[in-house]
Amino acid sequence: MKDAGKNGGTAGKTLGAQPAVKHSRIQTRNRKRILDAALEVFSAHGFRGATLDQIAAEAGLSKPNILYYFDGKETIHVTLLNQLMETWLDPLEQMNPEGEPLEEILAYVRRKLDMAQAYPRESRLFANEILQGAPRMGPHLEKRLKPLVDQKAALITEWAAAGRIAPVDPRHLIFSIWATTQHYADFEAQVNVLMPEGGVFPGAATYLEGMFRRMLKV
Amino acid sequence: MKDAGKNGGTAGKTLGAQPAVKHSRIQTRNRKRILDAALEVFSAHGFRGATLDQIAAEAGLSKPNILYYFDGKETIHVTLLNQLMETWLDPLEQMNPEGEPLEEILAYVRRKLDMAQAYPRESRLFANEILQGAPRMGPHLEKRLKPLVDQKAALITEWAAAGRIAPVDPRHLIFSIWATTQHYADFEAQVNVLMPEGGVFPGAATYLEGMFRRMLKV
DNA sequence: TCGTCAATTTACCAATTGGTAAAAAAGCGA
DNA sequence: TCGCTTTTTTACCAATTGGTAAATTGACGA
Repeated sequence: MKDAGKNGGTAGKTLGAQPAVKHSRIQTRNRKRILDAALEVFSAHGFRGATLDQIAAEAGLSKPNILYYFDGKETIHVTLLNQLMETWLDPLEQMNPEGEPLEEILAYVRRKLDMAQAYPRESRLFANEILQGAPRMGPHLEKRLKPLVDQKAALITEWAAAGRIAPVDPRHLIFSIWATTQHYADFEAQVNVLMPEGGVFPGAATYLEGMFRRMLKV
Repeated sequence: MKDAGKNGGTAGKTLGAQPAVKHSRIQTRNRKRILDAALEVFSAHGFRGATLDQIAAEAGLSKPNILYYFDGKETIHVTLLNQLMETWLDPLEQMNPEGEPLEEILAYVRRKLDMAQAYPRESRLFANEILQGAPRMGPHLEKRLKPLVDQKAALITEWAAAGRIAPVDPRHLIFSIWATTQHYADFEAQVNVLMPEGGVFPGAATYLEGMFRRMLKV
């Protein structure tokens, strides 16, 4: 029922998605088209709300042709999620233990907000997945996200202990950064109703910088 | 294709959902059962991810029996959303113009966090709907949510102008309150992975009170 | 006890949808 | 140009799912 197809089991399952094997010119191009289309459709309708026909139409390919490139709907979704996780982790990874604590955290807020603005579809895809209880992402959260968060939380705790920022629960701090920045992407439909039309992001950037600066100032 | 059934068009469409007409004992009971079941299923899987069969099973009724009480899947969903909106607005409505500004806002944060804890399914139902672009809620956001937010935003602006709280963009403040509190319900799956098991809400309450207090202190 | 209306079940559809088989059409190196 | 592989299309399925028709059962006042 699953795992038909292309990749003979060369190495073990990498948890990653990319086949990591052969990729002809046209393969690369069409896989990308499909993933682009799938991002558009999945982020707008969720996993079950999206149909292969929609993705096919968006990608400009036929449905069977899409299934020539990917094992099935679920495989496409998982591939997208795995790719996304790396992009998503990056801004947090950039938080530098050697830097000035307050500025490092504020820069992180800034990067997250920039991502919400630049990649709202990715944000929504992720939000959809977590909202449904992370059915296809559980392991990834454990294996990739948790260690990174643990590490950065320890760093923030050190900074606080050294009196370089105000004492805070590092995990709740991180949650509040995620929540406030991603809100502008995930709840865009609501934000657009409530904000007097026109770029909300500049105002958001100012507001959030002010808020987290006050929060962390010793 | 739609709007078959029960209610002859007595008055105009109220935008609300409740038929506002006759309700026998058993009607009341079964409608409630169905809505309870639907909340469970819709909040866990989203609109398209939920099936009438699931709702029927959860409610302990047969599918055709469910369609005897509601016109269709969409009607159930809309009914739920409309009910929810009132519950959702309530904590903001309680913000008292006569009260002490900082305490009023902190109490609002507290109420929202309590709701996220007590009604996570409602929070997720709402989040799902907004994430998909509020396809069945657009009018409601305009007509009910926006006026209230406008009013409370004006109030906060007054408070700030009077120097009773620090100057802030009231709408971004409200967004950040929504985002941070609802995060614990909507992203529960993620929070549970990252927080050392055991009630996160007490810690969240402390953290958020501290954050917004610092944010608003003059 | 009966008759009537409300409530429920049984038996079905028709449309949608994820997926497959196999033939046709491109690509492309020699 | 030939022959072989990769890519794409055509033609289908089987399962799921929202919804309906009609028969059946239950509630209950007269």
